[in-house]
Amino acid sequence: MGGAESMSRAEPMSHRGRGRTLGPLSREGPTVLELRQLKYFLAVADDLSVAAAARRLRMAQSALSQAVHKMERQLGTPLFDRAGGRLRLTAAGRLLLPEARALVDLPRSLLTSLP
Amino acid sequence: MGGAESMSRAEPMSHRGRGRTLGPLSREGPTVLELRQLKYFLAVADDLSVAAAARRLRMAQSALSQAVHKMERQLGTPLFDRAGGRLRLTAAGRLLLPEARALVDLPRSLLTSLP
DNA sequence: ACAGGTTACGACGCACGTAATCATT
DNA sequence: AATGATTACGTGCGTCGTAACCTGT
Repeated sequence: MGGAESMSRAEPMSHRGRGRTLGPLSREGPTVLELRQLKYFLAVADDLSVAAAARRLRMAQSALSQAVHKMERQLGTPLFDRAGGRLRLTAAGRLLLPEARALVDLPRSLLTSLP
Repeated sequence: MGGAESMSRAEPMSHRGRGRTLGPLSREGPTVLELRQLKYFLAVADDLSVAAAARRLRMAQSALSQAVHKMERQLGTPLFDRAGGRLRLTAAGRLLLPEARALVDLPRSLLTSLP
């Protein structure tokens, strides 16, 4: 009984407004990368090709392209240089690469160490 | 993407449904933890209270409760012992704690090191 | 009785697939 | 023209909020 009332209504959230629009603008703290995005970035950076990476990931290349673009928007920095129909890592991309690898591999080893 | 405005509204990030209507293959590895889940786990583990953590996270306690339960399902191991109306970390939970902290803090430092 | 955790249910919106278009060789 | 990146559009599924329920002190 008491539970329903005490939870009341939440407002300004730090992330996406899900169920109902809680606040007018959710502008708040820093947006944080998700592991899935980092995996996509790694796959594309590894092949320097969205198409090849999409095949490896078993997903449409449009979806992968969108994901990479979104990630760049979130970071506020391009990770790839698309000049000349070829993909090349930017300075920011090269900086992100080793960190992303470490970040992506951690949960895997973590899961295997659990019973 | 979801309409014309979805692209322009940048901010949230996360995972959700993958409208996978791909072929019968689509073999994916084991379900992997997302950073959002780890943040929730850390908040609950820190307060040893779903209600308090939910207030801090500005979200409903039911949503947080669901998220933690789902995470435990994914790991195949309970992270909290709910006996006696109190929350206590299980052995697996204690094992996960330091790793989760490292994992969650890494992207933050990564972002600040970018131009 | 109350505080807090869980279950039930509906809604909102992202991640993704398909299709069409643009760009480079 | 072909290969590949991007844009446009529709949508299934997951996440979260509200409400109701359950449990321990």
